[in-house]
Amino acid sequence: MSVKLGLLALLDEQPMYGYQLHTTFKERTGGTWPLNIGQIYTTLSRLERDGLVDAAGDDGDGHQIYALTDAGRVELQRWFATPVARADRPRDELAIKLSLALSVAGVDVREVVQAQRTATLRDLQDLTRQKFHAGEDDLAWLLALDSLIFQAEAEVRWLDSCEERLLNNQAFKNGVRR
Amino acid sequence: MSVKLGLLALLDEQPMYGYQLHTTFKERTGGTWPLNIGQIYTTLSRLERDGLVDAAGDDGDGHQIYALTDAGRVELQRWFATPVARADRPRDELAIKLSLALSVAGVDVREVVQAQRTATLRDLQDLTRQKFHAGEDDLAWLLALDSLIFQAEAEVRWLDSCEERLLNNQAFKNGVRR
DNA sequence: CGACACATGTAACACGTTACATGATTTG
DNA sequence: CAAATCATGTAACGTGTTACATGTGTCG
Repeated sequence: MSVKLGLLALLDEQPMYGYQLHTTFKERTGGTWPLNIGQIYTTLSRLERDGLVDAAGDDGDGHQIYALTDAGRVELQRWFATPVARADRPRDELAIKLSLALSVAGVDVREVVQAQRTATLRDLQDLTRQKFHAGEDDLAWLLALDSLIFQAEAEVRWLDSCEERLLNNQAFKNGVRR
Repeated sequence: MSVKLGLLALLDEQPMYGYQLHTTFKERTGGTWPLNIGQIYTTLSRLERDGLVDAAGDDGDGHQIYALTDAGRVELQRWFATPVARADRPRDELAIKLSLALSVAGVDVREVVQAQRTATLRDLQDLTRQKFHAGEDDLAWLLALDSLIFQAEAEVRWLDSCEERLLNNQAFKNGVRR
């Protein structure tokens, strides 16, 4: 969904051809969510099939220019008008993984937590470094970066709370007073 | 991916048939990430095709029991041994949406931010209530709930930081000293 | 010339999702 | 009996992803 709507958003600023969409999308999101060039074209044809964009001839250089249709504009407005619901986010692999790890024989949950924590902390350092080196001008990219940072921080906090919970639980199992 | 691995994790505890997998998965994740029953069967056949599970005849009640194969067990161990990388998480729709909203004509980014903030706060209240009513016994479900809570909190914080950034930006554009 | 960026596209596949068909068993 | 729950499956579709084929233009 994000790719479709993302392309619509870019086309709203200005009609463009596929390759341009690719570079622009990469710029805007700081390359955080890489998008295979092939997918641009597949998505464009699907958007055209659904009447959201229009293959509006070429620009004199032989480039296939796409433009928003009215339906596309409506769709885009609806996207911005509707908050992203928790329900339509993809399943959180990490949460599922830890929840299920609890009852799988031969897997030490605390090891899993620790390994993840280390990896996430490394990510966090990397993101902070990127933020430091980022210019203040690219607002879109800064927002995206911040989003990743806030999420990584939350993940570390969550992992810590998991560990605490696991300790309590272990204590409980061993009959120690909580 | 999470569905496939999730089913493997459940089957590691004990061989089961499709319907059982459905209920168990729902229990463990507290119904947070609903899983259509149909998908269980589709996924099971794909897992069988890939040699990760084995249709091990039926229990005396005519239920098609599936069990992990050795390959399946290896796959599962690998899952738990490898931290979830930032790169293989799905694109963050909200981050993309805000980043792109910045340059779409006729969309007030701050309105989008506010609408999302309201929705997320409501989610947060709901989640907190659920946590309050949850028993202390179901560790898996508590972890999953916490994960959602931490994420929602991070989202609110991020939205606030976005607003601040937007204000500064506006001030900057108006020539006011930052 | 060779390498590289620009540019477009398609085929095939993986995964998730829904809608639908089908039937057995239980229970108010 | 009717409704609900248990139980299995399939067809079709949407979206994302990769690999590949193909060609142009540019620059060292």
